[in-house]
Amino acid sequence: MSIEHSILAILSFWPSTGYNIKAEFEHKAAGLYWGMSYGSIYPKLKKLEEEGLIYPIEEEEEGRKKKQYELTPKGWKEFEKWLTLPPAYPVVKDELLMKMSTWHADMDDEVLINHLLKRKAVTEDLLGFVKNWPTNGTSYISDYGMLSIRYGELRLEAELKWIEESIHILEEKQLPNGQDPNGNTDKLIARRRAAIQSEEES
Amino acid sequence: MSIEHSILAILSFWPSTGYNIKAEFEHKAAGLYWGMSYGSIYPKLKKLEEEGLIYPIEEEEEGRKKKQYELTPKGWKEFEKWLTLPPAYPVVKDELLMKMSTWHADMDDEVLINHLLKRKAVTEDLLGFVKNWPTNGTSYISDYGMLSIRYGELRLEAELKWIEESIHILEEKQLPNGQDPNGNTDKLIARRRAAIQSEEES
DNA sequence: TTCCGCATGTAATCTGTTACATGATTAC
DNA sequence: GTAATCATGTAACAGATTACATGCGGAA
Repeated sequence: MSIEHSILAILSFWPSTGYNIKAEFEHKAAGLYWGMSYGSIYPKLKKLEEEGLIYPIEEEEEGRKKKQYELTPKGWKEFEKWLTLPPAYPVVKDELLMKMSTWHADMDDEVLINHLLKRKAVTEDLLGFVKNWPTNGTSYISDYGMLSIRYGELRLEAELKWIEESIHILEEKQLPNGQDPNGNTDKLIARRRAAIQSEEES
Repeated sequence: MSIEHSILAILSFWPSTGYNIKAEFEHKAAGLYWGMSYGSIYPKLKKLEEEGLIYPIEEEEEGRKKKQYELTPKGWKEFEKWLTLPPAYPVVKDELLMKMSTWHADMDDEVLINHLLKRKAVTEDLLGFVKNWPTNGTSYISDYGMLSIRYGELRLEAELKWIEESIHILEEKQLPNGQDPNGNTDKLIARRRAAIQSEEES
């Protein structure tokens, strides 16, 4: 339901083509908290036009054929209605955290450290982008957009801090003590070893 | 591809039923960075059994019929292979950030503040959970799991800080200045008003 | 006796991506 | 001249959710 509205939101900035909308999520600030592919965009543009929320602006052929879309009055209304609707709490799907939570003593910590280093590289890139973007002199950020950018900054800094902290802990082999009233960690290792052994015997 | 592996990961802790796996994501720490529904879980359990990665433990009928699954040697291997594979950088879809970025001067700031207050309430709940969980005396967290929990703590604290900062800025009407070399903010408001007016005239 | 939590499962549906097809224009 | 970027679009598929159907056991 929200892809449509995100498209309307992008079009509220300025009339855009499908290609352009994709670029907005690929190379620009919007990509920090949303994304979509061509396979979604073009069919949705068609649908939004059919519903009378957007209309194509016929270009006076500057060479390339392209179809820019603009919001209709109905489109503006729908966009703003969406803005006032309470947003859903973001759904997180974080494979690294999932893996880390189920890591165990028979695994090699070096591998986990490597996962963290990869994550660190991307996070640093994004943080650089977020810090540079608002003052690069060319891109558009509204006053409200600055608050979103600030969110990215705080979140990425927190993440970076955690990554560095975690790598240090793993390297020094000074993991904090968990909570294990039923001795599950030991049971896990025992179950695993029993399984591996039963296989080797067969 | 990852739902299967998340199920294997949960089963690595201890043998579980489908209902149990769901509960793990619903009421426990794993829910902070992953989630899934029954409609995914049961068919996947069937599939994993067919592939020989898990097997059912027949319960000595303690009244209720239930089917607990345990990892096979092959299942342990697959799980650990997955652990060593570099995790994808998490995809973020944050409706609040999307809305905030495209908020504009003709909207009511109070509505945006309300969105932030709702977000704050949930974030505070989660933070309370994250802080309480590792010392509640009953739940299981491995030493590695503590690192994940720490991530949640840092991330949620950063988010809370940002929410409070943003509410304050909006209440005092002291938004920072964005970057707008082409006067897009004015153009946006003009396009919008023209659209609304053209409709009223018709 | 009624409701809630435990427990399993499927069918219909939705939502979105990947991969492909096609072609023009621009920069090197 | 050739690689990259601009540009539109579709078909097949993947992935997951919602809603439903079913039923037991324990608590109030």
